[in-house]
Amino acid sequence: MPPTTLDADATQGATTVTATAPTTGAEMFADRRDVVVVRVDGQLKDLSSELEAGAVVEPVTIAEPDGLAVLRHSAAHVLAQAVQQVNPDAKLGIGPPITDGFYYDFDVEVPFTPEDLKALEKAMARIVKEGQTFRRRVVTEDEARAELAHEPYKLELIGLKGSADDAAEGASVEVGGGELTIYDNVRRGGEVAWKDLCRGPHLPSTRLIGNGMQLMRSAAAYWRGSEKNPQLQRIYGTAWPTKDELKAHLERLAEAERRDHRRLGSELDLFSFPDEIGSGLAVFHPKGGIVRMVMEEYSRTKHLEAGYAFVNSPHITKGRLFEVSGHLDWYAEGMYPAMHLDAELDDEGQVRKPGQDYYLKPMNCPMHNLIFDARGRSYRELPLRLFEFGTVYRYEKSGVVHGLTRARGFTQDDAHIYCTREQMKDELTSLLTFVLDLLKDYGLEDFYLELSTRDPQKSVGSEEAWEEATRTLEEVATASGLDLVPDPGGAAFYGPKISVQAKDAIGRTWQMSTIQLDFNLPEKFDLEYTAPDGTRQRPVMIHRALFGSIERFFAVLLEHYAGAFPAWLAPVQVLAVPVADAFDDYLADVVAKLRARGIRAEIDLSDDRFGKKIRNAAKEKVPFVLIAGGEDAEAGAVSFRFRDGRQENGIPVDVAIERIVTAVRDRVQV
RNA sequence: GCCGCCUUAGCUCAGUCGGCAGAGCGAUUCACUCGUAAUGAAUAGGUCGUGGGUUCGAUUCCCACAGGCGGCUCCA
Repeated sequence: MPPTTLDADATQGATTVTATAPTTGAEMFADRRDVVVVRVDGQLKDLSSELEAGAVVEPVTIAEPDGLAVLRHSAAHVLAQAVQQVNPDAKLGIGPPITDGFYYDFDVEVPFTPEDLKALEKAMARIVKEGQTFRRRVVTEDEARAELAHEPYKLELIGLKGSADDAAEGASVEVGGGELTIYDNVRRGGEVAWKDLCRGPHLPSTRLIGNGMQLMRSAAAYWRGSEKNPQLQRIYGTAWPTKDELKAHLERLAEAERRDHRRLGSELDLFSFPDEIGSGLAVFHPKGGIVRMVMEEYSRTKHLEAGYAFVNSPHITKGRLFEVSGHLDWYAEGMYPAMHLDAELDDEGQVRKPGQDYYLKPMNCPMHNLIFDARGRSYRELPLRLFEFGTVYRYEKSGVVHGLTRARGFTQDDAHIYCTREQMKDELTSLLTFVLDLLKDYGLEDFYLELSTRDPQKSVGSEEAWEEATRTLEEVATASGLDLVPDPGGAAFYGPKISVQAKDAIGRTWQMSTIQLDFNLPEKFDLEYTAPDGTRQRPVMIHRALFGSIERFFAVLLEHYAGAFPAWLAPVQVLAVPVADAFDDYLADVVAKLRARGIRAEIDLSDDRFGKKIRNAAKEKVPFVLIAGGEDAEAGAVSFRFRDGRQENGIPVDVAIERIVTAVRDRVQV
């Protein structure tokens, strides 16, 4: 998750007011309809809560992050109320606000259908229209147990009170740290329509949910986030202060769908996932293949300049290698099962020769360690940077495979850097610069860093080594000046990592590069180099991938550019379209000149009419469409048509060619 | 792996309350040759995901499997 930063307006606008006499937020801000809760001593409270004289009170509006969360939390409550109205047997799980919306989990006999969601939306609209208020009521644990006797999940949460953070993500909104509270939803006449165990705070009235709310989908979710627990039915919704903001949100979702790399991949004929090959295994078509090749070639050039050595390793190995590396101990489940080869039986069926287990490799590092260890190494060789586009296979669970971003076979732009402890910090610093510069060359601009630290349950190596590695990474990350977000327990089993998170054109963040420090694998592989004093020393190993995987990076770029790649990456850089076939030869000549300059240029000689050819070119998102008719041919010129429909007519052929060559060379978007 | 939904022509999708299927786009062919997002016509193309069951008869109903989608769990 990206860091939540309040924007300047929201915080500056939060002028505090001091209460002069006992009062409530509702009274203090009676003229401010946008104020939904108040913040007192950093605590959010209902507008109706009693405030002591002298209390310093900050109004919180529905438009700021805390206010939005309250809106969404209240919307979740209304959803639960609607569900129990329709189905009184539904048992309540938890219902927290989340990014852009909320969810609520229910234990129901029959899962919700899309029709159910529509009916629930109507029921919610009625509750919203009624203008019910949320009335906070402090209860003792015994009272809560009595009132919620029929809600087994709530009872479980009450039992976990105090350790709510461990209970489940989102559970803390149900039971806070201190006192237990129940919220009554009260109709205008004072009648209690519904109640729920909840920490609050809530909106002053359900009316504020207005028509900026929509139910999105239902899905199963494990109770308290563990697959050992029963599955509940979760309903997701989105909620906004106004209908316009809801519409804008839905439009963002539609835009994301239009950019979906799986859709663009087939629309633009880039890649596919044939069933015959298997789930999560892609083939790249010629147009996707050329994009991929250009991506790889540029990366190779940059790595060569940065002092990397290039290696290659096989896709399959005997199991022993992954016993040494520890993968079979830690990640056997994520690996394709072994192929048992070369076993021989005698006539009685007894094993005469035991055979060998071979595995597809899930990572390249053990192979690279063998290359390091192929001969004695000197300190003079360090840092030794081994780079490979290494294809790995991971047996991802069937439910998680997702296009190119979560595949079962993919190619890492993987490097392992072996250096001394003294070199480690400088190497990491220059590496981070290298990584960010290269990502920028591909068109990503906006980054922050995440520091993943040790999970004691899932790690090897000494405490000291982890501490040193973590500290070093943190220093390097901090020095970069980028935002650094902690990710406790997120590290791989062999060492902590920095990951580079990049924002794309529509503001989504993707984990891109990872840089991992590793004191453990060199130990396991007994890697050594000879130091200046003749002693044998253990190198430090840095694992790093920039793209993560080429397939995944391809998908990110495809979505980032919405298929409209900058000219240097575009599969077809120039498409020549003659106005009529009389100009075929003229344009074919221009295309030949472009090809001679290394440009991927094609000419549309189909029977289609001119207008149709323009449409086809637009749909293919070709960066430069070159057009020539009588006027152009007479002047020795061509006309440009760009993807936004802009045109420039009568450009002399030589000038046009230079413009295209320059745009490709400079890797600029056009 | 778990839950729900889905799978009909290359693509997007209609359709059949159980009687061997249809459109648009795309492809092919012919005619047309037109200055910035769709010229017209004709033709080809489907064991209705796979396997089993029920039935006189299954694309349609049932079961299993595979693949996809949305979540959950997971993501070295």
